[in-house]
Amino acid sequence: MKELEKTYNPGEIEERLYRKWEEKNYFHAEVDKSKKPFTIVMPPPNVTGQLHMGHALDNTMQDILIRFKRMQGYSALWQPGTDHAAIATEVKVTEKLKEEGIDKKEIGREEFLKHAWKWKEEYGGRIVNQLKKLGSSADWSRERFTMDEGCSNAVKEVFVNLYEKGYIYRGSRIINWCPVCKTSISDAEVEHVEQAGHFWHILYPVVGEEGQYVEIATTRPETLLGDTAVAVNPEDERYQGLVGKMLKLPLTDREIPVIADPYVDMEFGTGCVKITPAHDPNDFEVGKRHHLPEINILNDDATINELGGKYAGMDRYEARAAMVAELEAQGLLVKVEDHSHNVGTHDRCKTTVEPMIKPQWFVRMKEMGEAALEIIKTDELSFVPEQFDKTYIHWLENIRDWCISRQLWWGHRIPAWYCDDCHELIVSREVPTVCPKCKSTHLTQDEDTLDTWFSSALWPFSTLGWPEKTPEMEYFYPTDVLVTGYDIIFFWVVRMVFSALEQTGKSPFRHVLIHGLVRDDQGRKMSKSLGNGIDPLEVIEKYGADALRLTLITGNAPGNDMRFYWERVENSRNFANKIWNASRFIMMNIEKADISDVKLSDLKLEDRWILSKVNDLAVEMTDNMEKYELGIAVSKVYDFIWEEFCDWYIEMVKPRLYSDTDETKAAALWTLQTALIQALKLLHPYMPFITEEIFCNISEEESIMISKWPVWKEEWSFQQDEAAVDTIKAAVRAIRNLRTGMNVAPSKKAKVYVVSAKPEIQEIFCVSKNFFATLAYASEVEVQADKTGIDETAVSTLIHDAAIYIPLAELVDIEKERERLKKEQTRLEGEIKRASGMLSNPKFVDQAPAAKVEEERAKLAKYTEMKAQVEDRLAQLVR
RNA sequence: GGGAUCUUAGCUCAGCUGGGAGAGCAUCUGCCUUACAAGCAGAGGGUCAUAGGUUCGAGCCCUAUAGGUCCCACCA
Repeated sequence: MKELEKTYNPGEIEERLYRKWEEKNYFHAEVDKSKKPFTIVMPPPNVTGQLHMGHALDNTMQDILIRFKRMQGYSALWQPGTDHAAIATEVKVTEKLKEEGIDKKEIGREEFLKHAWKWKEEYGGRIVNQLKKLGSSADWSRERFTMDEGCSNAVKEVFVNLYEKGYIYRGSRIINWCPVCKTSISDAEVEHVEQAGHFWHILYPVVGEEGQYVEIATTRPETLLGDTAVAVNPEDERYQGLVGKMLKLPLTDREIPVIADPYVDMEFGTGCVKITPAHDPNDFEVGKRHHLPEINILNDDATINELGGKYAGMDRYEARAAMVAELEAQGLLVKVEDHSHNVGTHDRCKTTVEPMIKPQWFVRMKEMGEAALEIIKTDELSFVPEQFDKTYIHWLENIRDWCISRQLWWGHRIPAWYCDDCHELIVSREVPTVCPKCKSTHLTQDEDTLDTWFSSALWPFSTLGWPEKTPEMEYFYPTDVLVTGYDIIFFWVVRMVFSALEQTGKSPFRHVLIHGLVRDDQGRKMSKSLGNGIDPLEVIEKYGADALRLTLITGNAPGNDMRFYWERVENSRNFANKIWNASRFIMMNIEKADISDVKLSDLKLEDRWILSKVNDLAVEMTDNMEKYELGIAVSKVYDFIWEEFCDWYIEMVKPRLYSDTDETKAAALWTLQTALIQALKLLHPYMPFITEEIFCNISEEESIMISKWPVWKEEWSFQQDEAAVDTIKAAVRAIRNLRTGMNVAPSKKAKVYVVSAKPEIQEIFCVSKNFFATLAYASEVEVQADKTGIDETAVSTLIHDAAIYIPLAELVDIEKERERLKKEQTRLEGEIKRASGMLSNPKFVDQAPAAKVEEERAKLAKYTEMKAQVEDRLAQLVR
């Protein structure tokens, strides 16, 4: 066994071990009927993206679960891949071309796509390599891309299925238009941002009634050019006579009617609303009800089009200013009020979106939405934590049809063709050659591509080979858990659920484990513009992937945001170093004895104790991890390793290792090694690298990641010994406290007397004498039934069932000793009062669980006994 | 306007089905004890936002209030 370096240096080790795992093919999951499947599908990062803290958290959680299940013996598939990220990538490629002096429009669709694919080839591997640095044990041999052949086939299949079922339709409806990206976007991509604006009150003259006006108020006066009516509430008595009359639309030569519609809120503003069906979703609905003309006044870049008269060609805001000035000149502007309102912006580029009427493709959501609502009521699908059920339900209950067409080139082109001759629409999986209606061969494919989320909605099954009936689909689907952030429940989770239900008849995953955002140390969102983002790769570089992983998992509850502190990474690094050194210690000593035939019967009290502890730990952690309580689970193994194993067990065992004659040395070494290996296995999903490195140094096995997850063993359970060591620990703590309180230098050793009338307690101390030297600065330990031979000036302290005396004659201060005892007496009296208070309450005794009552009785007895001893000692001091 | 969530030690946060308040960092006091000073041993520090209620018993359940955060929403 080789000697380890003094501190843990992750860099070289991580690289070497990851290479080993890949070479050994450990990440690969096969269809294996002899095992149970466990599947996680990785949320595909943008193919040209870069790893950020959100990815690091998300993938760490998945890796923990997949490593855990793999060790438990499942055929654990972590299905990875990347997303083409339509808009994001198209924008990046367009910008890059622009830098090279190339205009997207000039080179055309085909040429542009060549550049885009080249870009994808160039940067596509980057994020995958970054995920590998994190230690991700995904099955890279199965890596997929949303635009690869299989996924593209799935997209076509679903599109055609939905079209044939009538769930996909093409229609001219009002959609959100981004004038910068020049594409339609879905409702989910519109972010409402509060902005300071104005309310312009404008007069519309009544036709034929000189001096009569209707006053309307608007936040977007430029849309006046597209007005085709003014609406009032039918109940509104103020305007009863007005309905049906015509108004002169200012700045134009058009006349528009006054109509009555219940949409109008009488209480708000003037009670009169200008109706612009082509540029407002509500007005669009009103327009439909009243068969109003729809006048689109905007070009795709949000300049005013030819219908805008003299404002044609102006930008929307330019036109607004010009029109307001003109209205004021004409005396039609009544007033301008400040008004703060929510403005719809495109979540990617933050541009204010313009509602516009355009022919687009839509997915009808009613039926599929209802199915998705039904499934959440069953246990086929549930969120962790549960509260996100409500988010999901609320969104689905208010869902509107999904606009899926995008005026982009990078993406899945819509499988629809139009006959150039008879305009017949053909939707088909294959490229059609002839129009079924007029037999023309002049067919043109629809120019649009699909929303990027249309293909990611199919990810859980398209990656497994669907629509083919693959063995993978049969075996690994539906998947077990989806791990993702709450920020994409609407975009992605919901859409995967209804797509999967419709296409496969099953929920795509059993659980959705939701995590929050990783924020900076001030609680702000990490963002490029703020420059406050912390690069996970930098953290890995400085402290190692294990330290980053532990930091991200520790101390945060599912669904909650967390703050990132370097100090916390340091703490994680320190923990890694702690394990490293504990292992180093064991390896330095392991040669001292032959441990090959140590039997359980050879073990001493403390050996049985730590073995029993690690046995319990396996049960608890497994339980926590099954419930996705990763933070709780890892804190348990953290505490076990640092406190129980390092601070107590190793220290207890040192005298045995250092002695030349101790015959129990082998037992101690065997236990050290065995308990460490168990703990390493339990820790492995969280800190894969360091656990593997140590494991390979102290175990004969090939790799910890394919070793067996610890399970509870009857023969390792020593509950009585656990209690016994608790007594020892209490005694040691009491002695340390006593000495610290008296400022005794650690270098000053002293004899320790343990006095207990109980033989079983005496026994515990008798077998534990040896480690009081290292733990409690004892020069010698004497265990006896009474105080015979103990100097009255010895200082004393009490634990349950025993009194401890230390002769420190020259240091004893009787007055201080008495004070200390009095304090202890008061404390015990308080405890007794509390316990007896509870027990004297008949309702408690009657109604509380019997075990709880028994517990309190035992406490009462214990404290009463301790109090008697304290008083005894006090009386002794008075003499 | 609707909904969710949070308020626990100086800071950042845990706290599972209600049964004697925890961690990390920070602070203070001792220790360079031959695995580890990236360490060891100890200490201080909390009326668990406020007010009611349910219960033998509430940080945890219910109601209200205050403050913070987030999401959704077509008041022009």
